[in-house]
Amino acid sequence: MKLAKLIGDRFKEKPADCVIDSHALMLRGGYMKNVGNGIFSELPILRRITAKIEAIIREEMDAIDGQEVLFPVVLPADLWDESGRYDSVGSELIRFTDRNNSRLVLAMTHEEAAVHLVREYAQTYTKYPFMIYQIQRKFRDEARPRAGMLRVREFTMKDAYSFHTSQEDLEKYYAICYDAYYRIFARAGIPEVVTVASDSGMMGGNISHEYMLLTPIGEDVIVFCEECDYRANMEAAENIADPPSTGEEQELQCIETPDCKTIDAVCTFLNADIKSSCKAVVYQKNRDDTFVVAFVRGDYEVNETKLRNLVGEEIHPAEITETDCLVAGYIGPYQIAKEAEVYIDITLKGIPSLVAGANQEGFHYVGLNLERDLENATFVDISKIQEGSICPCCGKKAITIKRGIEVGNIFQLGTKYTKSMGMKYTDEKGEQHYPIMGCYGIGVGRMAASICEAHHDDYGPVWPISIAPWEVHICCLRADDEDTKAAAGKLYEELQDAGIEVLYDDREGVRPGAMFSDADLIGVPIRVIVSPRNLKESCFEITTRDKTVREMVPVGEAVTFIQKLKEEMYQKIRETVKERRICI
RNA sequence: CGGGGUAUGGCUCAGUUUGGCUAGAGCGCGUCGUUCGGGACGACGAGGCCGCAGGUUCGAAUCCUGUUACCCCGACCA
Repeated sequence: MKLAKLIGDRFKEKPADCVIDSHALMLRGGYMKNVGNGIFSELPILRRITAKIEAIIREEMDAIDGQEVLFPVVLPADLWDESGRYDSVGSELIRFTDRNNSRLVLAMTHEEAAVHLVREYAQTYTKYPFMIYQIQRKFRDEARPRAGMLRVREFTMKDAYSFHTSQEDLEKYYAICYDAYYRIFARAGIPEVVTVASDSGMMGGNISHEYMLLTPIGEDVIVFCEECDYRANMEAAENIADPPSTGEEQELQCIETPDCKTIDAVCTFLNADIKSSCKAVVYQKNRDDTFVVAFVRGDYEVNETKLRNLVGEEIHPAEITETDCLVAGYIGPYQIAKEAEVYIDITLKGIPSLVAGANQEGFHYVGLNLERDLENATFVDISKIQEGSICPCCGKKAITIKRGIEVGNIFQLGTKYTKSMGMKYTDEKGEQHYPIMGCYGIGVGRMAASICEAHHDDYGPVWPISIAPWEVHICCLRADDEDTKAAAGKLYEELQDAGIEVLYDDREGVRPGAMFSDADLIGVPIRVIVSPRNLKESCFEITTRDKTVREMVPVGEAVTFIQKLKEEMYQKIRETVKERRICI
């Protein structure tokens, strides 16, 4: 490819609205163009990268006996009625009708389509297990797309669905897939991706893992244990309370606490330890606005995902007015209005004497002991784990918190979809069962942006050779000089003949600075600089984008040198591909 | 959905407070010339009815009303 004909402009100035580096660099480098809110077109450079990522994914999916299929983007709503998700999924699912008024959806995920595809085929146990996958566009009407390609509404995703006749068989395959995913990320140049235990959310099912690329700009909060292998998404991390050692049981007393509407104000006013206080956080059910009150210890926050899972339906932060049954600022678990659904966090268990709202304006209780004063006090896990908390796995106080980008996920779905959609098979005894499913996703565009985020410098991306748009970039510094251009042109031909992917910048009148800047933005791993100065010594200057190599190589040895350099780069990537075991 | 912000040429922005000649700059783009190892310089040139729709006014990028899009924070997110 000659750079002069490459579609897409590169530019110097950082676009105004970019907050993260990968977004700015990919716009500046002519990788993509924003079409609308969370909607992008891919230009040739990015398309070459995503095609390579897709090829790696395809190889690894085929290697674990996946069979590629292709589902439609537009699906009849009936299919989503069968699973119940037409109603249960929120407005991120686009629903519309066709000319005949038939209800349709834009598929945001393809469990329904997958079950639909194989439910007639797989009626006997002899067909199991199997896995089907596709690499295809999805549309999700995200509430807030952001950060360039990292969070978009339309995107390419590899999604895979496996079908099994037993939980053991699913788990066996899940482990194989778990490993395949590590190989995919390592081959794409991000072996540093780690798995974390995750919340399975609306997907249903039990065990699930997310593949996280750790970076401060990540949207997900991840919990690590420094003593053991425990890693989890904040949403899913179990919180084990560290009970305060001090405090004795006291008599329950109602005390006037004027204008103490926050937990800090109350504790300051009463000179109480925040660790012996009870904080109320109020939500409402989306369906009927029933109040859901979550009580946590004063120094903890509510983990809304865990609360939502317990409530069993969608909730949102409540707006409390004066006519409601709750008294904002003075809500407590003792004698709370019966209309409200109450959840008490595990962090409040075993505290002998608590400060808590009295459910009347201007009053709090002190000396509240939940086990003693409430009938059937039950404690549930609805609080967020914190830095320095106790690890739910090894029990040591060694929790740290980092951020990450979710580049992939795997779920053990169980029978949620096969059951609701009536997919059955007959076993060897002639009995009918629902197959057990797993599903496995990777966002291709997000992966490209993540790799850029993980591997870039001030001047541009530093693409790993396995997914780089080209392997070699030739800069012909003086294309107006005949000998120089001839030498560069010859090298271009020879490299192509050697099966190497080359981008050739033979533009005349482009100054070296501009040429180098363009090369940096395109991020090709191996660069050859052809110039009169180098040719005077009968050499090409060969460098790598990561600046680890910079050598003058005699013209006649250039192709061999480059082949060797390229092979070393691939070898380095191969060495990062290790076998993994599921931990957690 | 809540809060904040922005909208002027391909990009980055000035001009709007206080309405006033033909709407500006830098980058980029085209032609010519001088240059040539980290985004050179000179000359000439093309490109914008100032997001859109109304209104006020002798006169609107600027004031008023409405509307749309985009960005940021939050809510939400298989």
